[in-house]
Amino acid sequence: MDSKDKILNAALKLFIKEGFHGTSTSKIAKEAGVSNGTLFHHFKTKESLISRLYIRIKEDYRDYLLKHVTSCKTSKDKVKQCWFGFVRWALENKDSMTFFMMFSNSPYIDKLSKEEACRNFNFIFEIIQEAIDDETLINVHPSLIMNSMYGSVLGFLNFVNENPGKLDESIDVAFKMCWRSIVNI
Amino acid sequence: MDSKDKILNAALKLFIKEGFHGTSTSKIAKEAGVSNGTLFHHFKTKESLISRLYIRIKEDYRDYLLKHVTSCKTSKDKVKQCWFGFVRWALENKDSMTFFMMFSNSPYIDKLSKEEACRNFNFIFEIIQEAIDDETLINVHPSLIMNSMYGSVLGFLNFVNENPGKLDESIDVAFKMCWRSIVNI
DNA sequence: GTCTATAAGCTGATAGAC
DNA sequence: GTCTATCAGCTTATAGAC
Repeated sequence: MDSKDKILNAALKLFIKEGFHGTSTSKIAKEAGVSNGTLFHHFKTKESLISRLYIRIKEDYRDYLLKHVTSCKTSKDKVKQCWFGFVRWALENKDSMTFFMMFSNSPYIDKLSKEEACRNFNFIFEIIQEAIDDETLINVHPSLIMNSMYGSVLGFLNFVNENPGKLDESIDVAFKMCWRSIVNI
Repeated sequence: MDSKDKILNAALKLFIKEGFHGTSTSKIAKEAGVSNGTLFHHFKTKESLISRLYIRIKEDYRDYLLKHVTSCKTSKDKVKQCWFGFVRWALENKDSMTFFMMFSNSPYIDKLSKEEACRNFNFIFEIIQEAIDDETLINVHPSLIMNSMYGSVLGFLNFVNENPGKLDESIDVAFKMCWRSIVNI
């Protein structure tokens, strides 16, 4: 692993524990086992380090989702895999998910970056639009469905966090609840 | 308005713009129009200031919700008012809501404080449990329903944030979607 | 690419006068 | 209760040797 990755990994570990402002560049360098100068050789500013980390995580998540969705045939399967894919990725990459939420919520990040963040997930929009068009989903604003599904995932992750033992017995119920809220009947 | 309130208001304004670590105590004092010493006279530490602000906001929100819910007769009305109450409060108190989410998400805050945060909303749990008992809602873990509703609210707030003009035409649809996911049919 | 040394400015917090 | 003055330590970032 090269220094750049060591720094990014150390940064992720510290950010989710102490927040962006709470984690100094020197702490990151120390945790990564490199010097202060090396950190600033690879990343011009602290903010660019955070952005780079965010992009790395976002691409990892998007690839994970695409991998699961592309093999689906029906609209329902595609939507279902979006939901399950997000939940599974979040559970398998808790640190990344925590960072993702911190980043979305942080005033550290300007609005432009946040909008840029959504752009990578346009394929989900297309899946939803297709599902509306073939009358699988209710005919409301696709963004309302997308945000509703996102909320459902967040809610379920919250629930699992509070009740760690109940994951397996609840995940299908949780999706069913989400599905009932958007399916065209 | 006394100094304490001036400081809390200034802190809220700055925190949601710059984050907890990004806002220094001296900036808060300056914004509030008081001296550094005065700030530390009223709040022993920066963290206690943040906690105090959180408690103030939480109580405001809880009172708002209780006011709307207590007048309801049926289980459905109670659940409905929880959802609408949360959405309306969040829309009417955007700064407070932003702070609330930042606080919940921030590593700044220890787990104990977060658990304490939930305890004030036990009455929602009771409403959900009653609605399950009288077979209005599906018979799943109340916490799953509560988190699902919370997710639905967050999702809708996200949607309204992205589509500011669509609030009025969407709020009833959004609740209906939430309701379909939890109602016992 | 990596290191050490360094810097100006800001940080949370205190002491003590009024 | 409010202020001014002050502090020791940490902050991001740079310069230059290897």
